[in-house]
Amino acid sequence: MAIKELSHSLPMMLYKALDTIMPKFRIIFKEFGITEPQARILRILWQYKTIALNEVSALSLITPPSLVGVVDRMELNGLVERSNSSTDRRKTILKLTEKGEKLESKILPKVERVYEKIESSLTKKDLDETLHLLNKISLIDKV
Amino acid sequence: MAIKELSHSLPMMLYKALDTIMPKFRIIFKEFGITEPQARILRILWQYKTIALNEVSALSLITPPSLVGVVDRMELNGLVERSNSSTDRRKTILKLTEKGEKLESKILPKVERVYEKIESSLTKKDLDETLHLLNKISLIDKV
DNA sequence: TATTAATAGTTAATATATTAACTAAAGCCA
DNA sequence: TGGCTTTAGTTAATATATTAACTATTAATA
Repeated sequence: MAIKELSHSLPMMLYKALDTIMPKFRIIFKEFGITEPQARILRILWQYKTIALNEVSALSLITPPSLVGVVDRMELNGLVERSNSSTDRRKTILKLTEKGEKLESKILPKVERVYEKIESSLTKKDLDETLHLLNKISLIDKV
Repeated sequence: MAIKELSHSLPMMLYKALDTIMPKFRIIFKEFGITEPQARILRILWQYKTIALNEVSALSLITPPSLVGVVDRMELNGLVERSNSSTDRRKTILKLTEKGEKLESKILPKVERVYEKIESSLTKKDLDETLHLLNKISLIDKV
């Protein structure tokens, strides 16, 4: 009996949850002229300052072919800079510009407020349990 | 303390869960030359046979502008047909072709098998609880 | 060391997603 | 009825996602 109606399936429920919460964040990002994938990369750079592109891909869940374009546009927008690794000539190092760095104090507090709103709609316990279960799902063998 | 590390945030965990399970389904869809959004629409049509495009949008979570292209390509591929509503001239009615109908018995059993695999990796209880919590999230006020 | 395999980044082709704007057709209501 | 609002579908512009294929390096190993 595994197959419920499409609308109650795990994939659809995951999409629906994202459709519910992501617009709240995107509104913020748009204020600053960035997109959601770009915001993910900024979040990573705010934490690491300097990091290899392949690590960015793994942390952001953005595949390399997509990442190329996203980083291109961020570079054009003056948010990040590419440089070469001195130890491995295959690697590209990504680092924040001042402009990208300055966005942190403007964007994070607003993002924080959205998180708080979500937490307050859910109870802390539900949110923790959700994260716990999602983590279990993400540990299922890929492919 | 609402903001955890990016990688443990609700959005990222949702994306990660999708990244884990969706490739399993996409492999199946690709066998039959269709994409995931197209498969969502087929699932809906297998259930309803004939349905207005705006309903398809709501059920599939595919926004109208995306839907136009997806349905165009499905029509080109001979899977569905558009026609006009007799009662409301704004509406477009979507219906399955024979080709689209025949895919059901080929695709659903394979999809079913993936669901079973996911359920067996999770326990039924965890899956139910996950769906329950995702439903709660999707009830948070949009925007 | 010469090969072979694996990794990092990219390009190309195609399919979707997102936002804004626009047309046509209903629905509402003074 | 005439005007206002809403709904359904579409187009356009831009940004991403997905898969396959390719280059340059580096690692691994016979």
